[in-house]
Amino acid sequence: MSVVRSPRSRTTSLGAATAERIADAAVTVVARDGFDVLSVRTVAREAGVSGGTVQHHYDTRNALLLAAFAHTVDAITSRLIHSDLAGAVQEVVTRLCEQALPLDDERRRECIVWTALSAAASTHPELAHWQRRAVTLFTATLASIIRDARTAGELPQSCDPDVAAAVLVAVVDGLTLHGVAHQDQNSTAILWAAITALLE
Amino acid sequence: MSVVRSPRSRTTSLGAATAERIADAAVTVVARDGFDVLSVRTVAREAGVSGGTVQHHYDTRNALLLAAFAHTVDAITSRLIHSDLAGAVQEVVTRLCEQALPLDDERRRECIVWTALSAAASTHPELAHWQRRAVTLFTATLASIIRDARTAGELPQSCDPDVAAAVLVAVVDGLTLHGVAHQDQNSTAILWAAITALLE
DNA sequence: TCCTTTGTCTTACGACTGTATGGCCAACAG
DNA sequence: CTGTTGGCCATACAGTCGTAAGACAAAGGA
Repeated sequence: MSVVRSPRSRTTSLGAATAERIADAAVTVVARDGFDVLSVRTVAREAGVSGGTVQHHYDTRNALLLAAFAHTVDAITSRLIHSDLAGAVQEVVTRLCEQALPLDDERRRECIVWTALSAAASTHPELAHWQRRAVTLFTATLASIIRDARTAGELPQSCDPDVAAAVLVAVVDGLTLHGVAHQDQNSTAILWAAITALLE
Repeated sequence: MSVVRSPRSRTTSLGAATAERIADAAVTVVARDGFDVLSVRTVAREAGVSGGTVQHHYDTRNALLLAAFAHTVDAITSRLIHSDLAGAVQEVVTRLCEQALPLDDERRRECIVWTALSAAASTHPELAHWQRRAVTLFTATLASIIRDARTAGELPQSCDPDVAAAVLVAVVDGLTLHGVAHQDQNSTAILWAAITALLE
């Protein structure tokens, strides 16, 4: 984040920092101006570097796109990982799902990139791979939590963890798709209704 | 749909047919090649007309985008309207939701455009308006069906039609977002699970 | 009949695109 | 010390972009 850089730092670490700054700038451009505005030059301007530098770190525009996507998925994933897992299963699942919803500016930024590139994945197979990974990981995490709660007797045996998790991920992505376009949605209420209905 | 045109037909109707053909070509381009490939020239080539003709019917690229979106929303909406409303409420709702899922090539085509432009709506407010309309209409339709079933005693009073409808629309859009990227999803099973859980 | 409208096409222009190439400077290896 | 490498930048090129402008044909109304 910080622009201050020690003059003593190694060249390689400087390069890595710049690469990350460029990826972050790519995310900013997509989130603020839209998917179709992303170009080598717009990202370079946003990052405060020359076009050549962007080229140096990401060979092609496509590589830049992938970096923006990976950067976003990383951010969401790391927030999921650091979530609080204490309390009733409904509350834990709610907290987890809310990490992926556009409920504040930062999450909104990430969600815009997520939806833009998920949509683009339908015609760009190399993006589809990353999207699938992220969805699978999220689903597996939720399923595992639900399964644990069921074996602990907190949920009835009739509740299928895999199916419930899949439905919840769909709900979250659907709410995200709506939420990025209009901010005034009451996503949390709908999410809670889905969770209570599924985890009877 | 038909390319055959009577030489006696009025000029205006000819123009309207061409305009629709261009909008259809725009949908094809977005669905096949991606959102970022759409341009006046690519659509013109796809429609088999000159760039000037596209310009004549749709002043700007943005107007073309909007037409593609409206065309798609119309197609989905008309399929929803002509859905079979007979049978148990769970089955009716399932049939309705499946009309909006990418379960065959035609629906897949529409869903790609729907997701691409829903995602774009987050940074293009004029698209957001259309997206909101479509979502609202779908939600209201489902809610109305659920409400009718409840007053008919087919569903318990504890079931809130508006909330259930909102959750279902979110599920459908979430499954759509996943389905356009990977075809091998078992969307129908997940949809059915959500419906049975919500309409206990 | 002439004039206006409408649909279609061609051409043109400036801006922007992705990317290849090469130069400059600092840091490191020998 | 010299040679090499890596980060960064400037430039160049061929192509595409959105859009404006004008030409031509057909048709309708006066």
